[in-house]
Amino acid sequence: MRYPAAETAEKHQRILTAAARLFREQGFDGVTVGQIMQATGLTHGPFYNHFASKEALMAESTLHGSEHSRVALDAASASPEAMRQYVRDYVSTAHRDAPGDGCLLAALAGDVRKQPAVRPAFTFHLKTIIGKLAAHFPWQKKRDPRQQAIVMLSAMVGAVALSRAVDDDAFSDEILKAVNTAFTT
Amino acid sequence: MRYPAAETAEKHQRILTAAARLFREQGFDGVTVGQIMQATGLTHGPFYNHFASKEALMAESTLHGSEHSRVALDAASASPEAMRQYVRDYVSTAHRDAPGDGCLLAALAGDVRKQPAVRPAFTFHLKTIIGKLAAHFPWQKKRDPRQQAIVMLSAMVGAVALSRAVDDDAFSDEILKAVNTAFTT
DNA sequence: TGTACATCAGTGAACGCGCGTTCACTGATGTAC
DNA sequence: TGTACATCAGTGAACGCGCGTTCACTGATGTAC
Repeated sequence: MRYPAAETAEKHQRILTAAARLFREQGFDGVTVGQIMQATGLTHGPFYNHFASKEALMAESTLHGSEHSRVALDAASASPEAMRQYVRDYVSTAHRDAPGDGCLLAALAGDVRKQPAVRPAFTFHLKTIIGKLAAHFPWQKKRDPRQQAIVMLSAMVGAVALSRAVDDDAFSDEILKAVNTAFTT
Repeated sequence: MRYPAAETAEKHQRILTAAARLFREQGFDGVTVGQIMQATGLTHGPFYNHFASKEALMAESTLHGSEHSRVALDAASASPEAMRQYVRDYVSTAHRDAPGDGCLLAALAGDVRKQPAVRPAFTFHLKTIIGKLAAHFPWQKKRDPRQQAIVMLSAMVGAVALSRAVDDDAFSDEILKAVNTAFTT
């Protein structure tokens, strides 16, 4: 049956939000179209009324999911202490344990290599985050801020990815704490 | 038909080697049992004469594939300059462009989170690498070597993973170069 | 040493199964008059 | 304003397809005597 236009647009957003979460939790290949549609309360059929393919959804949800991260970083740009807190929150056990609500760089870097359709959105997001970190993080020395931002973000992404892969809670905590101490004290 | 025992053992190794390479290139879910067996020159049927399941192969090939890395790092432990060269080679474009021959930490960290069977082997390998780096890398200051090793390895793993995900060659090179400069000059 | 038989890795067709995707149908909404 | 019709998102069964895994069969090798 036909539905009001506003309702359709809202469902489109609901699909995007559910997909962004599920993809970060379980990876692109670990989530089925059916699971995504179930998370929005619909059957899997009408998915193709909203998106051309699963691949198209992957690309669009990566753009959609990255907006929140950029907004959060903009908010933190107001003060040096807020920037340090941003980094602390990033390499935290809370972030490690909630990939669905977390950064897509750490959650999906490995998957993106195998998904050409997602690479442009991922690249754009990574460039933006590095630019904001370089501009607003309170760097201590006189070295190139952009280079320092790349090194710090690489360490943050690597630490979260490794801490999630590891089988030993104390070791996982140690990885996060090491990177936290190195950049925020 | 029956085959000599030596030949059987050799085929077991060939499967492990082919699997270790393919898994790093395309991820655990991106490789089929058929592809692995084809890479060893056999049909897919006899796979189950060698391994209980694909999951069992994933775990065993992770152990198998990590041995080379540890040997390489032990060789580099002989001199400070060799350790720096180890890091340079890690964050190189050559390593980025050949994941099948490269470090499993950077290639499979994201996949391991979703593969419980592989996590013990991955964790053991990561602990070993960090221990060797902490012990033999020429750290400059008096800070905790183990903490510095974790930070450096996180940055190395993160940089290689991000450089592989990105859609822009110059940007990809820049990521590797930033981490290289930070730790080896 | 020679012979008969048991072994077991390799073969390749076949199996369930779950995936992404398609499609004929439904029926409340929006629109034309 | 009221009525008749066209629209189109949702439904849910169905489709190919490729995956991991199984299995009856083959036949050169190893072993018993």
